Amino acid sequence: MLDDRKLDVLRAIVEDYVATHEPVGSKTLVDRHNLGVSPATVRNDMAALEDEGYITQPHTSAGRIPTDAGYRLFVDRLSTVKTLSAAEKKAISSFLAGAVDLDDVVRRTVRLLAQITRQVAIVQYPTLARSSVRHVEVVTMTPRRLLLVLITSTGRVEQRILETTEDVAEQLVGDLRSRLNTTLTGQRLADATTVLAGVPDAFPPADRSLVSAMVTTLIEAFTDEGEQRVAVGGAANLTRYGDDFERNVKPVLEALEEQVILLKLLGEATYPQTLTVRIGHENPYEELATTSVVATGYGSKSEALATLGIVGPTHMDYPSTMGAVRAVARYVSQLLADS
Amino acid sequence: MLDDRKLDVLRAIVEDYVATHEPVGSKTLVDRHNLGVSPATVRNDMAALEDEGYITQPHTSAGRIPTDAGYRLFVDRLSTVKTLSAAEKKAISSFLAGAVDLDDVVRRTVRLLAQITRQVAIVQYPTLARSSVRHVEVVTMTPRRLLLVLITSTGRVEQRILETTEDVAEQLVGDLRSRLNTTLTGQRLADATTVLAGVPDAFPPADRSLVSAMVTTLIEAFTDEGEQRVAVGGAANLTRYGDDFERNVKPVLEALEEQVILLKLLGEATYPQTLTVRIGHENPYEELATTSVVATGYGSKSEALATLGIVGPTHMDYPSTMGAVRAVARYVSQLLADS
DNA sequence: GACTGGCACTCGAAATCCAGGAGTGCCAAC
DNA sequence: GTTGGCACTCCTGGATTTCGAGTGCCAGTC
Repeated sequence: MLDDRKLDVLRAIVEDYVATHEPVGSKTLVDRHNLGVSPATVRNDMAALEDEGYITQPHTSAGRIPTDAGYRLFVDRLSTVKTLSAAEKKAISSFLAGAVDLDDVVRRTVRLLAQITRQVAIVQYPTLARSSVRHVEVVTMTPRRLLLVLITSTGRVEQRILETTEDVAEQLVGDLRSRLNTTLTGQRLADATTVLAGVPDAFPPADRSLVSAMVTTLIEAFTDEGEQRVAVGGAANLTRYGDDFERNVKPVLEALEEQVILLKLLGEATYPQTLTVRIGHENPYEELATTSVVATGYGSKSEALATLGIVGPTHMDYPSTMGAVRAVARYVSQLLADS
Repeated sequence: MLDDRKLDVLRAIVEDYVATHEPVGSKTLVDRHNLGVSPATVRNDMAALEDEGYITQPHTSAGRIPTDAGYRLFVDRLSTVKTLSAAEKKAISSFLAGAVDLDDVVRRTVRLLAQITRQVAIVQYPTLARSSVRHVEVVTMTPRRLLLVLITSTGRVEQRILETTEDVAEQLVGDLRSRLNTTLTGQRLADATTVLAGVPDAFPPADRSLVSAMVTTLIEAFTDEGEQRVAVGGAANLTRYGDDFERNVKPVLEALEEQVILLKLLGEATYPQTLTVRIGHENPYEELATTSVVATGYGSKSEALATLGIVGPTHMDYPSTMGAVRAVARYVSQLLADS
């Protein structure tokens, strides 16, 4: 049904439309790409492509634009992910290398991603579940207020405030600190919950209610899904979306405000090196039917810690964007693996 | 030069223009506000106001719109800050009360502010300089990599990674931890720098290079101006700016990407309860000449910890916005004072 | 059978034109 | 000082027209 030339035509249409953002007609197509055939032939092919649902016309007697299905075919079969130039790679790694802590890594990554893709970038903070406990700290703020600080192997720091009904002796705080550290350090967060359960029993009955309150708070911190956070950047790139402000820009801006939606957009963390591309209506969030998401997991070699990606108009430059996302994910993973 | 009625006219013009976003003419003005005079009289007054530079016409034979000077006069002399309803106050305090830690307070505040003002909200994280040290923690991540964690009285947690050229003995880490805590705990961060200077001398010469590296890192963390961070929210409210996308929305989005610019916009932390209003060209950032900033400090009674505020179009509802900003600042201050 | 040139047709975008009307400034009268 | 009246300005919105890129189809060619 679709011979090679028709696919060539589709590829040309996508590339042209991405470059110009204007419906592309048969004549301009043969002018710009050397397809070796006449406009009339291209028109026949276009009619076929339209029948198959890969392209469409905004109105009769206008050029064609790719449909979501067209882009899908393009990324699946008609394009290869572009690799970055050596200079760009250099720039990425040196920019990331300057980070002082995990938060800074995330901030820099989101900025970098926004800059090189010229799209809106989203980076999820590494999840707690897959990392392990490096250290637990208990600090007395006031006699009735304790601060729990949890430091994970990925360098992430979680804090929780615990209010008590009675004054807490400094002695007990010290005991707790050492007990928690000996039982927790090195444990994966996923396992920590079960390990913690037994801790209160090791303390005298008088202290148990406090200890179990603390254990509860810690478990909360370990398992808190709501605490899955993301950073966004490059919102200014929305300006380049085109003119249909209300339809293209507003929904994206609104989505960016909602962590939950962003997490859903990024999707499950895929194994590193596997790119997820969701085009237009393929998105789980229907208001963003005119935008695409390119995402991938990052983290250690074997399993993903979290996800990062970009959102942009469906008519984006997929090969370059995918290359950039993949490259950034790679460098961040490497950086985190070294830590 | 400007009698009471002329000021009434100016007030009416501002209020009308803010409500409708359309140039307001003499006839509609007397229709909507009962000024007790005829359109012709109003026209004379308008001519005078225009001579004085408080209003202007977009083109001949159109209504008038306020100039920046007009808004300035309005906020200074013609309006009173609106207080919130009891229900709104209730909502604010209960929403803020749910915060689990300092970061969460800031996130909730920015969200709240954006929601009730329906503008873009900016909240600066409490500065380190005016708080004191609660605790310092040193954690070994790998033999050659230490993690320094600094916990301040405001609940803020700063982390720094320190790379060393040689392996560090666990013994030394313990010594350092206790030494740092005894010397630093309770110190104001502003003073901490001087106190720290003497620490290396207390250690044997062999360890001194490491200790001073650590001290340097800590001092950096204490004084790091670059680390002054801000949170933004409500970017989706930019949609309501009107249609001149390129001129109104783009520069704001770009400014939001730059922490430095945002900090400059918020300005010096004013004493709490004092509102700063910068209208149009009064802004330090010339690209935002069509937007206004309403900001105020928050923190303890006597001195401001940091600044929060909103940016919006010059034609905003100043009395309500100012009231909302002031109220939110008040509640956050209260919350932080309790901690 | 596939490709091509030719041609009539379609239809949106941009330019042009044309009221309609809101608003103004000015003046004479109260 | 205020007001009604009036001529004038000029933007806004709708209707009309033109222009041209693009299409589909058909007959002819290789």
